[in-house]
Order: sequence, then structure tokens, then C-alpha cells
Amino acid sequence: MTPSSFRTWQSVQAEVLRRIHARDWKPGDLIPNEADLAVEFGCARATVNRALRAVAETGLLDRRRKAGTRVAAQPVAKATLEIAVIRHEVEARGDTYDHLLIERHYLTPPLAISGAMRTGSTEKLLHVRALHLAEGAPYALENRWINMRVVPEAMNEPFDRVSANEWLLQHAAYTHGDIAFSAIQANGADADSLGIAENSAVLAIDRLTWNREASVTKVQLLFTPGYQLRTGL
Amino acid sequence: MTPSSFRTWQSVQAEVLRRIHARDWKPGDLIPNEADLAVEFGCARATVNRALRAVAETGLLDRRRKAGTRVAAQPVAKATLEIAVIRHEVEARGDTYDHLLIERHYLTPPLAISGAMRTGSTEKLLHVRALHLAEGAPYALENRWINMRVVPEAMNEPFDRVSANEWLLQHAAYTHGDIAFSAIQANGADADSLGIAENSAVLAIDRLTWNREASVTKVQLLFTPGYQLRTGL
DNA sequence: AAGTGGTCTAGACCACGCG
DNA sequence: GCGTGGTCTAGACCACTTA
Repeated sequence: MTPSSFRTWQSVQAEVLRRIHARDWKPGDLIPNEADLAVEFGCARATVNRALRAVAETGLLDRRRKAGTRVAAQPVAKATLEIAVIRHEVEARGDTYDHLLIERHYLTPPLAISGAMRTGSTEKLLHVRALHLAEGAPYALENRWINMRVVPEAMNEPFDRVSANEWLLQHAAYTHGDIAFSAIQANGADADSLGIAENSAVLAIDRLTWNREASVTKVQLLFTPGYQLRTGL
Repeated sequence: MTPSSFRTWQSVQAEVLRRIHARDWKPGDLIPNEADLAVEFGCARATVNRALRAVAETGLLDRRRKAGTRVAAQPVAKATLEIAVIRHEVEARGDTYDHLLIERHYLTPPLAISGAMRTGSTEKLLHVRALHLAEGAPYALENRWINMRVVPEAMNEPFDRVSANEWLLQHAAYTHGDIAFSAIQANGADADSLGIAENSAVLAIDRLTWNREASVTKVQLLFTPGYQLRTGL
């Protein structure tokens, strides 16, 4: 058994993936421990650790102390979606970007909003509706509520030139948040803004972000029909 | 300056995140290099490296050799969706799972399919349509094409008890793939299978997986209205 | 009790890419 | 050219978990 020279963690990772794909190591199998693999590969255990950890992050390996490392029986595919500023998303496609503020009000939100954002039921929030355009055509409709207690500077922002989408990313950090993807039928007002038929199926992205215990902003983005969110596996 | 004792990479990461959220380090700022931070934190450079790498993976830091590490000006949110076997997804919600095979044929696919899968235009593929149920109610409709040149064993699988969704994960490894999320209006047949009104908005997940140069399977999942794909940020 | 992965260290060399 | 992050090493100790 000549210790083949796998000197980088990437090459170790590639060899591990090769063995999984070639079914040398089958789903459910226990694979050798790090120390043994390090000897076999002719590298330090830390290098093997780095490689196995990377593969485990993709869901192809299950690792547990003492129990060892197993090939996942039913790997959970992990699709990472990169949600960028919409302007960048549009420009990355080579399209010209434009932004149109539809309305901007400071008012008491519906209970569904104040409830989700955990703001007082009578507390006013900044409400912004805006349209993002690609090549002059509607691309996405943004419907946003901003917690002025957390981002008071937003009160002075018109959001006509720079979108709330973009301004908030630079001026309001968040510690965590939730995001949900769903399909909904566009209602009259939304369909009108997007220039589509009422009840058309549109992809909706709902985000709610927090800074510690306080909600920062709640936003819904509706994308024009045909829009696809893509990524690799 | 007493080197506060940050002994684990997680604690270093927490401190780095704290400084970003507290805007000690603002968007666009260059932060100290690893060696300096290691001295300040009283730990090894490798520990700082591990922490900064983890933060960079979330998109909050941009790291480049020689140029150093900067706080991202416009962080790209990364949402990782875990696409599990549908049975597990349903059971994880505490619901009972059932599976209903609708049809299973070995036939020449439409050109759109053979084109995407890069199979010969006259080459037959296995086509499977099936319904996944939660608590007896339709949950998702699966429409799948399987490359028999890559997974010939599938020919002997009835897919009536074990879904193609589940069987393939155990018996056909893939090296890479694409996934797309979109909103579409259910056509007559699909709406019928799902027990919903025609033209209802449904969330569609389209996946195409490959084993090296050969396509393994192409599948579309249509989820009943109201379904949300959720994750944290 | 013991085996496994998880992590830290101190030092070293390297590759990239600004200036 | 040279500073920065990227990585490898050898050794060590620890934490968790299972047998």
C-alpha cells in the first residue's frame, strides 16, 4: 500500500468523492477514521479532517464522535440561493436597471404585520411599495415595512433614487432572519403594478430580518411570471 | 490592551460578528489582518483564520490575498434550502406519508426532455408520474424522467411502494446538478392530480442531475397551493 | 472505558495579486 | 516585491458518544 500523495485537502476531498461516486464506499457504509486515512493518503490528519468536514457540509457524509464517519444513506441536497440586491441581480444579467417608487407612507400597519414584526399594534411603521425594472420592463414588485424604532434614519430617505432594498443593506445590519419561497396568485393591485393579468402565478419571496430582538424589516418580493430562481447542487 | 481570551474559533467568530453588527467595523472597512487579530485575541492565527473563513462564507466578509479582509459593502444573503426526500419532509412535520404511482412508461420523450438531458432524440427514457400525500391529502406531484442508460436497474423497479424520489437517492449517485424554483399555473392534468382548480398557482421545483457527463434524472415537483419553502438567514 | 471527531498551537511555506 | 490569506504539519488535549 503505497501512500499515494494527496497533499492538499481539495485533492483528498476529490478522492473521497470519487470513492463515494464509484460506490467503493456505499450509502450507509462506515469509512476509515481520520487517522487511518491520513496514513493512507500520506498527509496530516488535519488535512483529512478539512476534506471530510467539507464533504459532510454538502450532506454526503454523516460524522459523529466515536461512531465515526458514514456515507449518508439518503443525502439531503443543499441548494444555496444567493439573494443579492435586485439591482445587482439585474445588472449581472446584462440588463439595465431602473427603480420606481410607487408609494411611501408612515402609518399603522395591519395586525398581521405588527404581529409578525412584534411591534406595538398601534406603532407606526414606514411602508414602501416599489417596482424594480429590467430593460424598462417590470421585474419585481417590492412591498416593505420598516421598523422606525430600529432604523430611524430611514425617515429621511425618500427611496426614490436608491431603493429601500439597497439602502437598508448598507445602513441596517441584521443578526438573523427568515425567508420563505412560495407561489401566489397576483391580486388586482399587484398584478396592475407588474403589468400582468390578475391571478397570474408569481413567485413570492418573503423575508423578515431581525437585529437581536427587534425586527428590522419585513418585505415581500413578487417576481414577474416566468422568473426562475436557479442554483447548482 | 489585555489580549482577551478568545480561545475557540466560535468565540472569535462571535466577537467578529459583534463588531460588524455594532458597526465597529462598517461596511467596506478593511479589518486587521489575521496575524494582528491573533495577537489581539490571544490565540493562534489558524483559529482566527477558521473564524474569518466561516464569516466570509456567509457573505459578510470579503477576503483577498494581499488586499486583506473587508466587511462586505452589500452582503449577498445566502439561503441554504435543504431538499430532503419528500417522505422525510412530510414525516418531519408529524404527518403520515403516502405515495401513489400514477403512471410509469418506457417511451421516447418530448424533444425538450431529450434535449435537456442530452440523450438521443429517439432514445427511450423511463417516465414516472406520482403523487406524494401528507395525511392522505395531495402534497406534491412528481413528474420524472430517468436515463436508463445510467440507471438500468430502474427498469425492474415498480415504484409503487418506494417512490422514485427515494429509490434514486439510494441507487443513483450524482456528481452535480441544477435546481430551479418558479411559480406556474397548474394545467388541467396536473391540477386534477393535485385536486386543485385549474390555473391555480403552484410552486415548482425543477431538478436535473448528472453523473459526470451523463444525465441521471430530470424531475419536476409541483406543490399544492399554500406550500412554502422556508429557511433561516 | 475507550475510540472518534473537534479543535488549538506554533511554525512553516506557498500562491496570489496589489502597488 | 512583498504583504496577505491559504494551507500543511506534528503533536496535543478535549468532548462527546457509544459499547
